[in-house]
Amino acid sequence: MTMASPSRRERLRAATVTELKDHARRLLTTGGVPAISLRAIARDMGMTAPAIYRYFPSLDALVLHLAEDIYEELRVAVEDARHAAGADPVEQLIAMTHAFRAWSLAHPAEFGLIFGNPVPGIDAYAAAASACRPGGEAAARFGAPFLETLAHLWAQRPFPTTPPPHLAEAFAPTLGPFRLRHGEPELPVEVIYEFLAAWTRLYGMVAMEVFGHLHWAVSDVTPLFEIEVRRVVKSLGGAPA
Amino acid sequence: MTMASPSRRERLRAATVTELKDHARRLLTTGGVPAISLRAIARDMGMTAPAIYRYFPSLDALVLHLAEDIYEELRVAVEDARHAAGADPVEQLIAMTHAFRAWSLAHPAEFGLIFGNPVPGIDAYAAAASACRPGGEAAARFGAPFLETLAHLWAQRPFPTTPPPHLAEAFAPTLGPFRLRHGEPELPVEVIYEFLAAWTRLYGMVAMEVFGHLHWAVSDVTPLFEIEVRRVVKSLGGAPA
DNA sequence: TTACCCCCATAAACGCCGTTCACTATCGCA
DNA sequence: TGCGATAGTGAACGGCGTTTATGGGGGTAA
Repeated sequence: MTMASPSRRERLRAATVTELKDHARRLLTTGGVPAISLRAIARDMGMTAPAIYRYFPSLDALVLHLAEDIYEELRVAVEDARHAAGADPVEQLIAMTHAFRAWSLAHPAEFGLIFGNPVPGIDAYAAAASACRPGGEAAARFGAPFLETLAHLWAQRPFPTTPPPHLAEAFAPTLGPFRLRHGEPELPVEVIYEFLAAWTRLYGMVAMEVFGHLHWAVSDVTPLFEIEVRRVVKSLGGAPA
Repeated sequence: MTMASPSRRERLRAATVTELKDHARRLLTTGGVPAISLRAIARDMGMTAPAIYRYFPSLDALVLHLAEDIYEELRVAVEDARHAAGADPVEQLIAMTHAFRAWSLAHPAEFGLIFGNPVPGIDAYAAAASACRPGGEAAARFGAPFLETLAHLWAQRPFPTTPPPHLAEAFAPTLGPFRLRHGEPELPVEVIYEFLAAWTRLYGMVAMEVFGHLHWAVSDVTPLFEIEVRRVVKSLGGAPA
């Protein structure tokens, strides 16, 4: 019931917190995750390292909050692309995949923090704080717009899928966590499956490219990506681009 | 032109090298990549840290050699599964994908080292030593059996693909690195494309599962994986399992 | 057998790192 | 005006990778 005014102290505090994360991010982009250090952040801000403990209980906590911010930033970028793509769900999906790849290539270190090797400390903290890793909110929140768009497409013109009886047997029983977040299945199991399959396919392409695991085969991944996206879209009954 | 006998000194040296890597790996499996430290290895071996510099120029170099060993170990596991699967290329491919997933789930830390976030130091060294990352031998060597099996399948009964003229335009010109390693294209471009597409799809599934990026949606990834493998195989004209 | 040299290993030190603790100054509020 | 919460400091601990100088020990050649 306190007033809405953030009481100066809190404003300063919030400003320091964002400045801390900004400097951490600069270190992240230049030197990768292991380059983020409390002492370096403090140096860059003209502080001493222990002072940061007034704002975060540990370096891992700071990195975790940074990761959440980045997750959200990527989500917004994808949603923006979606809304700029018109009303057709197919066009929206194509725009979103392109936005996802573009952002990831432009921010490889951030991508690595969010989608790569789980950082040991992060997961421990995340488990307690219900944050961005294993049981995390962020992953589900990020997947939501993709899922939503696919659901629209499905409602508009159902695409052919693997027959449900086949899926219902083995796949549906594993959907507990999914149902926990998105409510009881308004969506048929086939659509959920199609969503997860497409999402892992997109992730595989982008992760491989960002991590450099395709350098040995291909000089430019763009054509591979474009053709693959077109394929997925076509399998969803979409029109050619 | 020296004798084949490894001259005692060299035998002891080689033994120490493998012991170093063994201890490094133990640290890797228990605490992830950042748990590998020279001092910890030295402690576990009853040595002092600087002694390790007689065998590796830096910690990064040790980790790199370890990564190469692990890459090779995974390759052997996949090849074993292939040879145990009979003569049918389709059965071989299915066995190989299962072996890949099983190994990765059983060795998450190793998987992270090889297929996850590139470790900063590794890449720098690898660029100079033509090792396992970006331009690396290991990635190509690992992909080879998959490619070979797919080529056999293709030779035996060609599967339908995206029409070559479409691919030749955009995709073929990017295949420089691939040709550099596998010679001039005895294989049609469509097959190479199909191989890379299937490989990224497999990678996406396994990486997502190992990194825990599917916990929010699914309690057990197995059905998702099984159905997806069946799909890929079917798209390759394979028989149902 | 003796002398030499190379190889292995060590101890000490440097400069990083995260984190803790005792302490101080300052700012906001009553 | 004074009090208390709050931000910040400096010193310290233990751990890290790495360098340097220094000591032993075994293989090889004289």
